[in-house]
Amino acid sequence: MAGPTLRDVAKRANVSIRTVSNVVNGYAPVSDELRARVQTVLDELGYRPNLIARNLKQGRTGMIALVVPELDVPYFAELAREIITAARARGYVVMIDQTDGDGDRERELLGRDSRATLFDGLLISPISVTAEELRGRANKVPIVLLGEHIFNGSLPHVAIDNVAAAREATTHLLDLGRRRVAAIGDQPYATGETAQLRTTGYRQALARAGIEVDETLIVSTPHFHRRLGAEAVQRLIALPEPPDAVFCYNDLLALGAIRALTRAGWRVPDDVAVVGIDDIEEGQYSTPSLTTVAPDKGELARRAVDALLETINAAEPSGPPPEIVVPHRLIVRESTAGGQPT
Amino acid sequence: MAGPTLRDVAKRANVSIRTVSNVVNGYAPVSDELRARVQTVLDELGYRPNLIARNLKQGRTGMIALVVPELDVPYFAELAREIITAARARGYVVMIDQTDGDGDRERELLGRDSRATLFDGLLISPISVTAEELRGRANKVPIVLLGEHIFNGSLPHVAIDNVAAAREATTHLLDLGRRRVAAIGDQPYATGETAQLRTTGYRQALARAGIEVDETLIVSTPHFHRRLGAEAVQRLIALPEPPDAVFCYNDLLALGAIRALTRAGWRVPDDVAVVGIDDIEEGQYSTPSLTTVAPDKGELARRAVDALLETINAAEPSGPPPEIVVPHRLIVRESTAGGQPT
DNA sequence: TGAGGGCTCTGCAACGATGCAGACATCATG
DNA sequence: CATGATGTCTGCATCGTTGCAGAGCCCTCA
Repeated sequence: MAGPTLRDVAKRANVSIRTVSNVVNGYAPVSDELRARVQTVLDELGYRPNLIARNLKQGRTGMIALVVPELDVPYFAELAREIITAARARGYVVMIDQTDGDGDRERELLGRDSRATLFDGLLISPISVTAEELRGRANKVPIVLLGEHIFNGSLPHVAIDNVAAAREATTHLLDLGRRRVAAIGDQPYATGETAQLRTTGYRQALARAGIEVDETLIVSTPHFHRRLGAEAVQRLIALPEPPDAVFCYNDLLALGAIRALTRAGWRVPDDVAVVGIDDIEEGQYSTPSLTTVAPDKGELARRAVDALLETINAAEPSGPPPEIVVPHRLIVRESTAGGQPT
Repeated sequence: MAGPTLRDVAKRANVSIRTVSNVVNGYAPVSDELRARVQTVLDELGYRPNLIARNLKQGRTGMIALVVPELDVPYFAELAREIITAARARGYVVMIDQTDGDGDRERELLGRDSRATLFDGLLISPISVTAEELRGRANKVPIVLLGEHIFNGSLPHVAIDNVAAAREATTHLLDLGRRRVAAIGDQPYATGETAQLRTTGYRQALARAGIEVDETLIVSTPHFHRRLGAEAVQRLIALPEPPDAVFCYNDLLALGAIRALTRAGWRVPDDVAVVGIDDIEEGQYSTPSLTTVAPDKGELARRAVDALLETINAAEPSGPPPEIVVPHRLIVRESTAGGQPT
């Protein structure tokens, strides 16, 4: 079962364990002759270092954990991909867990019996746990928050400028001449901070255009899945004065909205223009393809991993935790332009 | 930085390290009084067991690795989700890595310097590494193969019956009265075994219907992404006798195909019916929604994890490695039925 | 009374690796 | 030739935990 250890190799090569270790790691000087002899035995036995033992001795594991609500949500899948890539480039591997948006699950991950001690740090995209809980529970494990919640600055945080992103998306719709722009995805309660920021951006855009907000056009959704986008649109088009454009707080809502509009016989973008946020790949291939605000996911991942590794390597916390803002840009596709394929 | 250890707690509570350990684990009998006293100190210091040390002592980590080509491919994201869930139910956490279909990357994961020793086992969905390589390299790490490649039985393997799945999908198209059924996704080379099985099923269906195979209707693609599905369709509809149905070897190809058909002004399913394999969520919301063959992903994940844990826990290999076949079923949606939304 | 048996609790060794200090041999230098 | 500097190699202690064997102690029962 278990592979050969340094001791096995040392015995067979008639050298000390320490010398074998030196050969394996290339640390201390070893004569070429001896090195060759030890290497031969290493190969013969097929030695592989036991990383658990190494980790115990060195106090770090080279593993970080990524905690997302649902891995099969395209945005998180794409983000996870980038994070794994960024982590690997820095010599780390990534353990992934899902919370299903369950606050208890999130807390459990930080609790006494969790495996948090297996990881050098934690990247978490929290849904319902609050910053205070995070800080209180896990003051030992380095944490970086991902793309959700703007907290009170108690923990490092990486995200796009949600207010600006929402404002730009809404402004784009207004620039098309649309005047009844709906918003789908508000979450007017404690843990819906990202959604609220997007609502703020939406209101800003309307205000700048001198348009009064029609509160009936703002639809709340408890989460951001396709079905809720479809349901929200069905309600909106049943209004006496239906919208001529819809700003959805993420691409899944938008794709659900497009689906419902199409089925109801409304043309997108002719009758209703639709824009989302996230730039998931699916939106490039939907019919019509989806205009969206694209966060720079690669940059987001790199900045997040870098921030986490800094926290890990910093002996003492220095200064306030960074609030990192990642660039985004509007990508116009058929759902608002009716133009060329992309 | 580092949290308190058993030793710290023991010193403070004036008991032996072993007793603290017993309290933490509830192993040996400890008097209620002493237990309470130790527990108090545990809470005071906020003790958390160092899982690395525990793992070293116990020789297992409670972690398994999942290796997929691309995590942002919806099928793999959905599968990963199920695997994480299944693993958690059994007390395991999951590290995920991506190979980007790069055989060298796959081999690297199994090579000397990999972190394979950190994991109790490996679930791998191989693209270009062969079974022989897997077996030779990693005879120490328990491995279960996922959903790709039917090897010569050298390693445990979990997948659907690809021949049957393809046959049923094709037969469904024939039952609609279609006679020129194209196939997109063949991979007539060494590592395209899954694709070849699907081609076999396609041919079987045509043969049973007494239809001769038109080889120009079988389009090969090096991988299974949307873009290639779109490109393949563009070639097919340019044929003198274009197809009236397309069987795509996965849903992404199918969605790309639908997109290209729609843009070219062809109606789906009226002009061309389309069917895929995988049942990714996106296919439920596409326009039109996608008929597909759905593998039971939950079952696939559970069987895979169970098989892996069995391999891990079995002292000696017993009998030939299992070939586990997971059920699948055809789900008819608009892309072949033109019927009700789903 | 004293042997035997439970119940608690403890100390030692070990998992497999690395950090550190030093042993030993060799070599250059004055 | 003595000295110190270098270059190789080794042994011990240690990371934090658990397995194992056994030490006390109290109680029971002949």
